[in-house]
Amino acid sequence: MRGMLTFQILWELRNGPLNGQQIAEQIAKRRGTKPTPGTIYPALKDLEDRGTVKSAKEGRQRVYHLTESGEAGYIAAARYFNQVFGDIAEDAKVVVMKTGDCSKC
Amino acid sequence: MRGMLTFQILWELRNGPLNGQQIAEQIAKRRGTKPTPGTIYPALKDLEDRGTVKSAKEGRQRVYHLTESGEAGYIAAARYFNQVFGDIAEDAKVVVMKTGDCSKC
DNA sequence: TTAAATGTATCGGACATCCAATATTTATCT
DNA sequence: AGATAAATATTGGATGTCCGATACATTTAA
Repeated sequence: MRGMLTFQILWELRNGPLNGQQIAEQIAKRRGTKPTPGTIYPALKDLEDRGTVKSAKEGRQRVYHLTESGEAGYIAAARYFNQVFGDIAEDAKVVVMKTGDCSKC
Repeated sequence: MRGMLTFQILWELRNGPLNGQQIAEQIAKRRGTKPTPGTIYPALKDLEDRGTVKSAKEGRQRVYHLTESGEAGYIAAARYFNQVFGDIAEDAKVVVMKTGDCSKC
């Protein structure tokens, strides 16, 4: 895995193409803050250079989608994420449960 | 959250004090590779500068433990982690389930 | 057809992560 | 005591993340 932002972008793209703004907005929903253009576009460019995503211009937008190698990359990244953070994620869920914000209790 | 390594260190310390080597070994179990001294000690120093952990020398070892503010910091970080990566972690688990390594199926 | 809005793109700089290499301190073994 | 090993610590450098500022392109509105 290159980094967490990159992984999040792959995750957002796994269910279909999105343009840069849409990706930034999806990530904003989770992080609370929206990645700025200086963050999101270099990351997308890097992913495209690596062949993980491809893009096509549509009017003033540029729409990104996972390539086949990008799909495989997401699978590998997800497996690694689970290995490193699986238990931590479980514990984090418990912490949230015990400290409020119990929308799922 | 400062960063993922930092968060992992807090997580390793939540169940009691550890020295630098022990922390590095615990992290190695998850990542597959052991953080080198040049990675782990600066991170610990930074955490101590921020008051998140405290340490005491015991012979040739230095044992680190979470401070009260460190405990609170872990709670906050865990909540944030869950907010940002909760769904991704769920999905990563499913991916692992579907692609082998089914020790828990 | 200008003007404004939307989306994309790049640049510079700050900080975090991370390793390789090297040095220092302290304990242990002979 | 002297050698060895274990743990800690620092330095230098590479890369990744991220923002603020600025600029460019395209579409829409006036």
